[in-house]
Amino acid sequence: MSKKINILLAEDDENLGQLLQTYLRSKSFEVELTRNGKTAFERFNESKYDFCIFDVMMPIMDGFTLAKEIREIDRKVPILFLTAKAMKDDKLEGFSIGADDYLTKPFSMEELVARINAILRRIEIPMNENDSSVLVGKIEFEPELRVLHLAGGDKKLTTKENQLLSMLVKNQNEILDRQATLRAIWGDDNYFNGRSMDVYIAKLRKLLKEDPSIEIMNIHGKGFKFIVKA
Amino acid sequence: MSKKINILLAEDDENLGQLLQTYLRSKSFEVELTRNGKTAFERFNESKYDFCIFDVMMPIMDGFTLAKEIREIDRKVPILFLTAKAMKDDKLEGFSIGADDYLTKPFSMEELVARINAILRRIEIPMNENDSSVLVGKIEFEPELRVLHLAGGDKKLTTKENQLLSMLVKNQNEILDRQATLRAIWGDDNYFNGRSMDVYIAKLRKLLKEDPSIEIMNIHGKGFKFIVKA
DNA sequence: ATGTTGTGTTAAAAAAAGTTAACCATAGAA
DNA sequence: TTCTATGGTTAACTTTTTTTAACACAACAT
Repeated sequence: MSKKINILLAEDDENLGQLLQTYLRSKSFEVELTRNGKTAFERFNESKYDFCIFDVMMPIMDGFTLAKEIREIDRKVPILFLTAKAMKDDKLEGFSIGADDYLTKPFSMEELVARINAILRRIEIPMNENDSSVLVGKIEFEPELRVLHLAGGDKKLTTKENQLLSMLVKNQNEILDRQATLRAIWGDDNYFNGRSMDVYIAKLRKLLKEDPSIEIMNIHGKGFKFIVKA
Repeated sequence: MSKKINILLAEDDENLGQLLQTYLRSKSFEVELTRNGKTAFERFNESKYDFCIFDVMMPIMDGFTLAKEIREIDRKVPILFLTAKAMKDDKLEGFSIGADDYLTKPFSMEELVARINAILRRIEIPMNENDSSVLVGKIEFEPELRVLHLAGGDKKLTTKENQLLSMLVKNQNEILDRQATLRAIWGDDNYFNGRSMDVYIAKLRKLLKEDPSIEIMNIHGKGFKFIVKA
C-alpha cells in the first residue's frame, strides 16, 4: 500500500547493527546502517529518511551530538536512542534534544518495532505517489474517488470493484496472487470468497472492454495479470 | 502564544490523580481528570483532546480497553500509559494498541513532562484554529456551537447530527468505522442504532449537498469516509 | 481420453445501505 | 394540566452491493 519507511541506523557494535538491520528489513523497513555519528550525519544529508535510530555511545561522534546536529536541520524527523546506561540524566538529555523515545539495552526486537510503529503513527509519511488519478490504457481511474472515466461517462465503482481494480493496476504486468489478494480484500481466502472474486473479475472485464488494449489475464492456479498492450 | 494543550487524564487513585492534575496545570497544560475508563471515553467523545494519559489498571474499564476504543475513532491522538506492573507483555500490549509511551510507577513528574513534550513535538497541534470553527469544503462548521453556515442561512444541528458530523470531519479522508462510531455516539452498536445512524447520514448528505465537492462515501461493511474533493 | 479442479459468466438470493415517513418520548408553552 | 415542537428511533419500502448458486468450459493431471 504505502511506500517503505526509510530508517537511518547508527550503531557501532557490528553484531547488533547487522542484527537490527536484518530484523528491521524483515519487517519491511528500508534500513541504512552506519557505524558512527559522523557518517550517519553525512548519509542523513544525502538522502531522505523517515526515521532515525542512534546508539548513544559511538566513536567519533556520539548519538546525542548527532541528534543535536540533525535537529538543527530537521526538527521533525523522529529519533530513537539506544543506550546501555539507564541513567535518568541521560534520558532527560536525550529528550531535551528532541528524542522521541529511547530503549535501554538489552531490549527485544519486538519492542523496538512496536515503538517505531507508535511513533510513525504520529507523522505524516510523505508519499511521492500521487495516486489520486491513474491512467490505465486510455481510461482514467481515480481510486480515491472510486471513479472510472469511461467514454460513455463516469462510472462509480463499488468498494470491492475499486479495491480489486486498485490492486490489479498497482501490480500491472505482474501476477496478482490469488490467495494474497483474497486475504487483502476479503480477509480470508476460502472457496466462496474466491468465487466472489471471479465474479468481480468478470465485472471489471466488462467495464474495461471499451479499451481493447487492456486485458485481465488469468494465470491458472496463480492469480491474475493486468496487462496494457503497447 | 500558542493555545494550551488539552490533556485527558484517567487515573483512579485519588491522590495521584490530583497530584498529576495539579502538577501538569502548573506546567501550563489543560487537564481533565476522570476516575475510570468509561467516563474517560465519554469525555473524549464530547470534547477535543490533544493528549491522553491513562492508568492501565482502573475499575469499570481499564486503560488498555479504553485506548482500544479510542484508537478506533482517533488513530492519531497520543496515548501514554501509567502502569504499576513492569511486565514486558504489558508493554507490548500497550504499544500494539497504539500507545505512544508508558511510564512505570513510581515515576518522576519531570520525566512525565519530558515524555509528553517529546511526543507533542511530533504532532501537528491544530492550535491556530479557533477549533470553534472548521471549514469543510466551502461550508463553515462550528462544532462547539453546533451550527452549519450554509448558503441559505445558518442551520442549527441536533446533538446527534453534530456528533456524527464532528467525527466524520475529524477523520476526513479516512474510514470512520461503523461499529466504533456507533459505540462512541450511541453507546452500543446494535441493529437499530445502525439504522438510526444511516438516517443521520442521509440527513447530513442532504444538508451538505450544496457543496458538490463534499462526499460522504460508504465503504461497504466498514463504515463511511468523508471526502472533500480538490 | 477421462476425471478433476479452476475459471467465466449470468442469475438469483441475501445483506447492507438509502430514503422517507410514521412513531414516540420529552421538554417547554399555553 | 394538555398541547405542541423537537429530537430521536423504528418501520416500511427501495436500491445497491455482495455473496451464493448454477451451469459451461478450459486447463491440468493421470
